[in-house]
Amino acid sequence: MKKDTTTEEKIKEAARTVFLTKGFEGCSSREIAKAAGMNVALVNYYFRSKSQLFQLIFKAAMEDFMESMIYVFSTDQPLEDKMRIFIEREYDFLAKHPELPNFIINEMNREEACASNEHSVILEKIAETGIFNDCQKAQAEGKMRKMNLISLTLLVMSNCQYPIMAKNLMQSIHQLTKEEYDEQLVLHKGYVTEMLVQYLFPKQ
Amino acid sequence: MKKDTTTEEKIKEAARTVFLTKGFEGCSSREIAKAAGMNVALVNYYFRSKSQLFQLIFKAAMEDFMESMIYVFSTDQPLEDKMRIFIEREYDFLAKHPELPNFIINEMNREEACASNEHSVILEKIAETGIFNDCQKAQAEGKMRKMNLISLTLLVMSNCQYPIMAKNLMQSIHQLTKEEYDEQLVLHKGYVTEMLVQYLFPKQ
DNA sequence: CATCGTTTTAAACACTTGTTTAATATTCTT
DNA sequence: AAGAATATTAAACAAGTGTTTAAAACGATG
Repeated sequence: MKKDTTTEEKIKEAARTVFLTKGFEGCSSREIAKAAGMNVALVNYYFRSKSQLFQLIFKAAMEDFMESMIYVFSTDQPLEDKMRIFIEREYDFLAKHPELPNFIINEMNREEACASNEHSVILEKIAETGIFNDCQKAQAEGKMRKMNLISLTLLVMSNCQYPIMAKNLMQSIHQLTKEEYDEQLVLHKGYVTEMLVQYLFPKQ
Repeated sequence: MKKDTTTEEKIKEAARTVFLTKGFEGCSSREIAKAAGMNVALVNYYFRSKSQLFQLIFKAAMEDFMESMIYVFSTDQPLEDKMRIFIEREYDFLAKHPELPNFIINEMNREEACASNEHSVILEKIAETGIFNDCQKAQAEGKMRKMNLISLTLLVMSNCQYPIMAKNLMQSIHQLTKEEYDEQLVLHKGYVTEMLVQYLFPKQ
C-alpha cells in the first residue's frame, strides 16, 4: 500500500474503460496495460489472465447496471411516482454510463462468457425491495395493468436503454450532432414516461 | 461461372453468418474461409481485404434491417393499422434475424467503421413511402399525437428491437429457456402494439 | 547493511492475426 | 491440343496475441 490509487486499482480502472468501450475481443492485454501506464506482465501478475480480469470488470458493471433500480424501488412512494422517478433516474444514469447496456448485452451474447453465471441474484436483490409485491398488489386492486414481470421489465428497459444504445445509429440516420441527439433524449424521456405511466396505470 | 453458388458467393454467405454472430473483431479471416470451405487466400483474392468484405456484408445487412419497414409503409391503409401491421411484421422479421439489431448497433459504435457512411439514404427511402407525410397529416388533423420523427422511430424501434437484443440477458435474469422466452415475446408483442397504438392514436 | 518478500521489468514463448507471393490447377479461347 | 486467363493452393511474411520466465528494482524487517 503506497498511494491512493495502487497499481492494481489503476489497472482495474483502465481495464474497465477499455473493456466497456471496446469489448473483450476488441482490445488486447497490452492496450489495457498501456492505458494504465503499466507493463503487460503486471496485468497477469495481479489478475492471472485477461479473462479473469474481464470477469471481474463484467461483474462490477452488471452491479452498476442494476444499482439505480434498486435504490428507487426501495423508496416508499406510490407506484406510479416510483415509475416516473425510475425513468428519470435511469435516463440520468445512462447518460453518465452510455456504454453499459451495449456492453452487458454484447458480452452476454458471447458464448464463452458469463452466460451461465448467477444473474438471478440480481432479480432477488430487486425482489428484496418489495417492488414486485407492490406491483402484484396494485394489479390485484385494479390500479395497475395485469402483466407478468418479464414484460414489465422489458417495457421499461426497452424504452430507457434502447435510445442510448442506438445513439450512433440514430444520429447517422437522422443526421444529428451529439448535442442535438442529447436534447432529443430529454424530449423522448418525457414521451416514454407519459406512455408507460398511461399504459401501466390506466385511469377510469 | 460454374455451379449455382460460386466460390465468391459461398465466401460471402459464410462471411455474413460469421460476421453477424461474432462481429468484425470477434472473428478471423481464416474462420470465414473455413466456414466457406475455402482457402484463406481466396477471401482476399475476391474481396481484397477483411475490411472490404465486412463493409459489403454490413451494407447488405443494413438494407435487410430496413427492408420490412419500407414494405409495410408503402401499403395503402389507415395509419393505425399500418402501425399494428408494422409491429407484427417487425417481430416476425426479427425472429428470423435476431442477430441483426445487435450487429448493426455494435458495428456503428466501432470508431473505425461505417460511422460516416451515407445512412441518410435509408431515411430517404422510407420517406419515399410517404409514411412521414401521412404522419404529419394525421398529426395536423389531431388523429395522431404530435411528435417528431426521431421520437416516433425511437419508440417503435425500442419496443421491437430491444426485446430481441436482450434475449440472453433476460433469459439469464428471469431463468427462462429459449422456448419460454419466445412465448413471452409473443405476449409482449401484444402489449407493445396496444401501448404504442393507444399512445400514438389517443381516442376522444 | 544484508536479507527477505514483494513489485516491476524486459525478453521470450508459442500461436494467431491479416495479407502477399509464387507456384499449381483449372477453365476458357482459339 | 496449345496457350492464355482465371481460380486455387500451400507457404511465407511481419506484426500482434495472451502468457510465462527469469532477472532486476524496491521496500520493509532484522
